[in-house]
Amino acid sequence: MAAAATNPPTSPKPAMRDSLIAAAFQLFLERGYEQTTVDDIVTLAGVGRRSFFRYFPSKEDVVFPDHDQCLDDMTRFLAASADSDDPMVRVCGAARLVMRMYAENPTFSVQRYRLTREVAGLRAYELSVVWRYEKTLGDYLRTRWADRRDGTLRANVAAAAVVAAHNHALRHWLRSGGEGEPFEEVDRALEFVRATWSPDAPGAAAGDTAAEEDGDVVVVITKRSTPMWRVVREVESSLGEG
Amino acid sequence: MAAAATNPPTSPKPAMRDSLIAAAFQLFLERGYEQTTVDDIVTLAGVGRRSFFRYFPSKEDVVFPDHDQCLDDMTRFLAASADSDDPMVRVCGAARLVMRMYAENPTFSVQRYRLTREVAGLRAYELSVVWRYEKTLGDYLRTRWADRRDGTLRANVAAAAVVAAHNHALRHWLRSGGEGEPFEEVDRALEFVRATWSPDAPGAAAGDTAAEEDGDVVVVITKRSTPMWRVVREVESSLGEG
DNA sequence: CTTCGTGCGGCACTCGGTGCCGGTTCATTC
DNA sequence: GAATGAACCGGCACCGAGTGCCGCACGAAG
Repeated sequence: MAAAATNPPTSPKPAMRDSLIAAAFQLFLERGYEQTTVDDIVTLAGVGRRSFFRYFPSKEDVVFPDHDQCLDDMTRFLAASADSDDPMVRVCGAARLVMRMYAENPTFSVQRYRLTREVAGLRAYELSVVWRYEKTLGDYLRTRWADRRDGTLRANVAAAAVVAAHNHALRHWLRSGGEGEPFEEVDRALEFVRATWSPDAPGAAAGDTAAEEDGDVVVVITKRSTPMWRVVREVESSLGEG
Repeated sequence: MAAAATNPPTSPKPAMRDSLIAAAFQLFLERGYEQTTVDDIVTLAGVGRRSFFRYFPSKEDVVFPDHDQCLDDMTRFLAASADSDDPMVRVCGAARLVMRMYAENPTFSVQRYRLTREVAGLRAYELSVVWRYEKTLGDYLRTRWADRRDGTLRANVAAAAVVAAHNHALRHWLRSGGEGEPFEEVDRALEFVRATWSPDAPGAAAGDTAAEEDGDVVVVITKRSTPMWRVVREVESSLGEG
């Protein structure tokens, strides 16, 4: 019910890991996080206590099982960046990866959201998770703006702004119970910060976007007012990139 | 050596609390944070183990003894805001309170900075501290921009930007070992984000600022290019506002 | 002198987390 | 087919953070 998004090549046998996650969330939703001990989880999962800490370095980690993978995806996505594209557009696309991960399992994401809202310890742990994303985005912007005046300051502030905008939209979607279009709000929010931090202001087009491949040429048909970076992403995905 | 800034009215007898902080930092600097147990601290301080947790809810809290007070100061500072002043200017002034707290004890701040850089657990705890500041700033901006389009989004993003800019300058100062003028960098960074987020762009004056009181009239003499909010702060302090 | 509130110390206990060891399984190798 | 070795797993024993509870000492008020 609450399995993480793990692809076969990375982990061939995550059976025990998944069963631990399932058992943990079942108990967390029943009695609450703090009222559930690790012994309760391993007993329900039918495994040894020692095995829990083999798969999760701490009790909090079982609540955020998919963020490590997502952070890797983001790192690779940024590493695959070209010098030609707008750094802010790239960073917004990276933030979109996180939203996509949440949107893949709406019920799981909403359950976790309600847990983290109630338990202070989980909220604190979530901050460290978010911080890793922000650091990754900031490192990327820092290298891209290395020659720029106040490059590191701009990078840190812009990364924080992107993360804040993403989380704003994410929480909006989570509060709605995972109904509604996940990317609608996050696109608006990301475009908002992109427009204020991107040096050039492209008056782009959009709304719904459609792309047709033809060799190396990509034809994009879209409505005016679509976020520019969303158009860029459409072109990139059409060219077969991540 | 490492006492927190506690004023007499709030805590008349923080003798044991201060001795615990001193003992803790002495041991932290000698053997490191994780190599020091709470028993070691209370033994050195000559008090009972139970008393430690009376003054500090967790072992991490002894590293950040002054942030509770600073958060209160910030909350009051924002609550004393008038509808007439620019919200972003006010928020930058609030962030400056944090920098001021760090600058009051440079050696202590630098020691703590080196500790938090090495110990992952302290870094995670620091995030929750920073998050409280960001939430406080965000709440203030949210109410000030309640009628504005995308007010909450703007508030969240702007608060994150202010915090990021402040932390950027703060770390810069801490890395320098607490030498140099503390407010020089933070003023530049805060003015940077204020200029991008404040609706109106005041071409203010400054550099060094001097104010003379004369009844209710405040005469400010300053150089061009001084951050506007710094001028505002000067006027406020001249009018006798915390 | 008594009494009551407060602050402190000293248990005893729970629970998260780690190191270590022994057993099982499975694939490799002769 | 049997021996070998690497992984994986379970079961301790142990450490340290954090909590609840009780008893004691001290000082102020009656």
